[in-house]
Amino acid sequence: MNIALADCNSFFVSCERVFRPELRYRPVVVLSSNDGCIVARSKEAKKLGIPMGAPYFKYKDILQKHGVIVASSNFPLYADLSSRVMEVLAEASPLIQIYSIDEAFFTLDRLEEADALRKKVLRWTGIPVSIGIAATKTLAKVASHLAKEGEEGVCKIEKHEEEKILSKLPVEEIWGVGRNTSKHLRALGISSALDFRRMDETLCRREFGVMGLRMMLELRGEIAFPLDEDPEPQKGISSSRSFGKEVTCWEDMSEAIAMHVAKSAEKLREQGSETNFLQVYLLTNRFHPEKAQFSRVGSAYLPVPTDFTPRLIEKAREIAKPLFFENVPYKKCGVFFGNLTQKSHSQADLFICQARKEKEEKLMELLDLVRVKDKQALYFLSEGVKGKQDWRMKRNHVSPLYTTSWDELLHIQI
DNA sequence: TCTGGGGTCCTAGGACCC
DNA sequence: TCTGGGGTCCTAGGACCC
Repeated sequence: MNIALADCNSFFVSCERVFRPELRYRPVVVLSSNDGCIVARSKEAKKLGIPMGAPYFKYKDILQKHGVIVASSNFPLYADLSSRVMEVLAEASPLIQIYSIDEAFFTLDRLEEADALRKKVLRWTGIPVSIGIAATKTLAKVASHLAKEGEEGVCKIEKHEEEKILSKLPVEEIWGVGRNTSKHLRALGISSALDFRRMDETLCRREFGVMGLRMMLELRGEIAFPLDEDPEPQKGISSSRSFGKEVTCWEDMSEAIAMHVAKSAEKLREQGSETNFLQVYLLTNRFHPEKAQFSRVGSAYLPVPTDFTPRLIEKAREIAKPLFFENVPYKKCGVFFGNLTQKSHSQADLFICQARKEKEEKLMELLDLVRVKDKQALYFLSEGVKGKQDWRMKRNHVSPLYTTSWDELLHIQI
């Protein structure tokens, strides 16, 4: 059985295009939070030479000159469309691993099936995907890249074609080879994926560790990264964000921290985990090294693991308070929950009243339930009043929440 | 003026144990 | 001359991914 990789084409851009068809065939970019960096580019925008991850302000003029359409990122919309795409893919294969917001590995053999699936995803969700099929995940990645380059949108690498295709692939483009590894490989005279595939095993292990060895085996068509159908729950959960404008007073900082805690705690409950380790950090703008830099981290353990937001907010503020200095221009803050444990195996605590615990649980259940329908409807006052938090991120080109908010449904005029 | 955010896995070295 | 040996656990940092 072969492994297939379905990869959405310019995913965030494609999501914007679903509801704004006038953006098709035009250069479009999507920005990261705070309109900071360019994180997605349409084919047309790539052709203009706009690099991935570039700071927006440096390219503003070029984008304007070429009439590139700019969109702020709208994550709730992308997450919703992603789950719709994954649903369609899951129907096609009994074994599927959702790898990221826009990619999934699954088992599939025939090119015709891949083509039918690609068309189905496009018809049902409006999102174009490319599908690559090969013997391993690493080779399927290569195949999906070829699929994107070609017109068909699908590609299968047969056993006998592997060497020929890999000979044309620079090592930089192998999945798992980054800046450092590629430099290291080239220093050893290994410049193509085929060279890597033919590398001596002992040398490979010595120079690049077990990860290097696995990559090499995968290039040879031997599975070293198996399909992992239901991955373990996350080991840590974090939430952080740059501020829309600098924060200098404790009230604003405290609101932002509470917001990050509430967000992370929601994720925590979603995967059925609890935490007993909290970390909070505050930083100034690292891009202005000439100005005074502040960067402080604080952490604390809780006596008993919990997923109860109010307790976590209280603790996080306790950690943050001594780290904070008035009138320092903070740019960013964040929280991290570690030591996650599954709630189902949690230890009973002698010192917590069971009745109270049940009440707390009911409260969080209700909160989460309401927020599934409307994120604005219920939140903690310590996060600040919505609409009055001027530390909130900047999003000057944001599209409506077409699929996740009743107030922002698409209007059609007849 | 303006520079993202959230993850994973591996490794080396230190602390500690017997 | 010659300064145990083997194991575990934890942590920080590196590298990479999307």
